[in-house]
Amino acid sequence: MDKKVSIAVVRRLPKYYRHLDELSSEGVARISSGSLAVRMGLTASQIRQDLNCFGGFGQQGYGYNVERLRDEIASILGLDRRAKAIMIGVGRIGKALLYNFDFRLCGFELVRAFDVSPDSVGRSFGGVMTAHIGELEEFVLSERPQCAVLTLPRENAATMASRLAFLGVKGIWNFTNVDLHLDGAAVWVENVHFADSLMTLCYRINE
Amino acid sequence: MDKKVSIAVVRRLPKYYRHLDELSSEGVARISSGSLAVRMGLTASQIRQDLNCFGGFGQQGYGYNVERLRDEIASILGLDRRAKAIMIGVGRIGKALLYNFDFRLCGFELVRAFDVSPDSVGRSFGGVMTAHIGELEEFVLSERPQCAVLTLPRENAATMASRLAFLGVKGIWNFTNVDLHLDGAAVWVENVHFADSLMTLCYRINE
DNA sequence: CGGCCGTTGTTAATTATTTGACAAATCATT
DNA sequence: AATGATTTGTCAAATAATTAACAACGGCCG
Repeated sequence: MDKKVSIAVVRRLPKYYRHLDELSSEGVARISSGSLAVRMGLTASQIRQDLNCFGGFGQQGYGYNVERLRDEIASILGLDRRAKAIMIGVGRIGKALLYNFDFRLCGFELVRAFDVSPDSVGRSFGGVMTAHIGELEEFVLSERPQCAVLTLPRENAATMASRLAFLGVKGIWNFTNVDLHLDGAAVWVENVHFADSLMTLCYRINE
Repeated sequence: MDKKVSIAVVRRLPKYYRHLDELSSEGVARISSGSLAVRMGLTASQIRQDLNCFGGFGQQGYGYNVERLRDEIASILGLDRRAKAIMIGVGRIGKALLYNFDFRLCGFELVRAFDVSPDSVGRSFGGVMTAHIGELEEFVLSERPQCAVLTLPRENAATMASRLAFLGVKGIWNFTNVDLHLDGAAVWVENVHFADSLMTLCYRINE
């Protein structure tokens, strides 16, 4: 096991997890790479190769045990680690996430949100308390969240990102339509660029 | 011009557009592939090759004209076409998009939203009127929107997607955490999988 | 308990994508 | 107008990712 894991494989892992979890709910106990491929719209070959990066989870002549494989992938992704996360910016998108999105299912515990507006500060949304952004440093240094969700106005994104990187945050989930450059800092930025996504769709439609 | 355009290139186009638009706002009139590469975190070679799929927009010894190139890319993406779009499901995420997201900048006009809840039906959010889902067929057949934004509960996503495909919608912007299979139908699905994105970040943090 | 069938893990071939290199074109300067 | 400094477009090389092929293994049935 432990061959070189490419970015392409990592980006597929959540999809495997999702489908395996569904299969498990459907009561399916085992599955072959072939059937899974049909279901997921991939090739059997790719699935076998992907999974084999992490070790031989299958059995010849039998296939893969659905629950076992799901749990293995959860463990590879680190979903069981319950890392702490904070949110910066409690606007409409931030609130939509707080109310509708289950951070726990993705391996995180959202422990606090930060904002400047008196409308939000001191209030709780979806069970997460909002503090004033001035308390950020103290909170991060004592609680050591590993991840920050960036849902603030784009003009403040770059500054906030450096501030977070300086404080030792390891990952930024960026909802701002800005490319964050944090050269040197050991921070992974995962972008959710709505506009880029919709523009891509625009291209396909007009193609 | 008109070489084979790979998916990888298409996914980068919005990013080019974004950076060029920023440069334009900053008053930069021309840029070389080298400078743009530094700014965007790509290689100069890649930029030249990407752009050359669509034609020679640059000039040797000079570089690229920022506004011209931005407009060319907008045109390639089809941002100037103002295709009609509808939204299915006006929950918190739907509303967050209606209020905060500029569909026009991405080439679409969001002409109507649909929902079942009496709390939303008949009301307008961010300037978009919400109708009852029962009026979907009639509306689509008369207005012919090319794109649908799927922001409804995941259990209804698959059925709604087929319904939309049957009605002739060309693209689906899917916010549901479900993989839509519309085999045969000429529909392009662009997914915004929040959970997949965050799980990827989880992997990187725990790596 | 032996042979066939299904299915994996793995290696090799293919295809896709990125990077490197450089001739040809243009600009800037004198 | 000639020279040197830039910078593109493009072709070739290198790298990455996907697909195909198959030997080896284990389940299943008679």
